[in-house]
Amino acid sequence: MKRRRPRSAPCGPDDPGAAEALARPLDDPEADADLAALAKAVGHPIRVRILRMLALKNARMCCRIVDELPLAQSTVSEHLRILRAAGLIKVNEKGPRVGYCIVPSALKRFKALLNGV
Amino acid sequence: MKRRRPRSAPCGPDDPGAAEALARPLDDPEADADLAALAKAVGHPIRVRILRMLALKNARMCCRIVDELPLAQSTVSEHLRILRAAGLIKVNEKGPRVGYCIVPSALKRFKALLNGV
DNA sequence: CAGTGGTATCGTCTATCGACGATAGACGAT
DNA sequence: ATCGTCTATCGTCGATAGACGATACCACTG
Repeated sequence: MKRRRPRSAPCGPDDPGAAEALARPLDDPEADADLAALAKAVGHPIRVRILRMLALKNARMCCRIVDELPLAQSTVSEHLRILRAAGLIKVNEKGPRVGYCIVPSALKRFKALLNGV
Repeated sequence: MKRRRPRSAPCGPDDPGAAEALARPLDDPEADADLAALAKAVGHPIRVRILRMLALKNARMCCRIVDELPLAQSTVSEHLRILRAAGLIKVNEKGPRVGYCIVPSALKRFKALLNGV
């Protein structure tokens, strides 16, 4: 029982229901859940690597991610989906094809939440 | 196939094989794995809450943790084991009974690794 | 020594993750 | 319209995580 987005929006700009947490206060009782969710999304070496790739190479990129990883395309797509659901990355709508880039505010909030511990 | 520590060391001071990563350089190729491991350990609301409890209440505490959480003692113990395995907390050997406290250096390394992304 | 309180581990169950191949959708090019 | 390329999703599998009760341990106390 995973993702249930209708087939008609394959490349939706942002996963709603994820990034709206990025503006919540840091000492909210839900801050624990937010921090845990962000940490969980980062809690896989491949996803850390993807984040680094996106952070290093001037943000946007596309399918080249798959080429640089020793994983099937569908697996990489799944990792991208998880990072996207956590609000840490988003699709770059302006690019020729689909391109991903870091969401700096999400990363910032992650760091802020972590610093609050 | 979980924990396989021999029954004879129930309260071992530190889980070896976890904290030795805390001194590695930040740009090591293994830094990804370290960051992912730390994030994974923090990637659960209960564990975030435990970390906060330990950070707030002047570090050391013991079984009171169980009293403040809506979970069975064995479950809390498991979460503590995970945090301990990640090197984020350690047992306070000096206390009358078992006491846990944050390992500030681990938290610092976590923050440093995250800032490196 | 028997009893007790605080912990860690075992064994088991369910839910979720991680990976893959197959396939569907979107879209530019032919 | 058909093809080829790029992605996202489906369906499935094995592995792992998360939770619990039961139980073993250990350090004391009586």
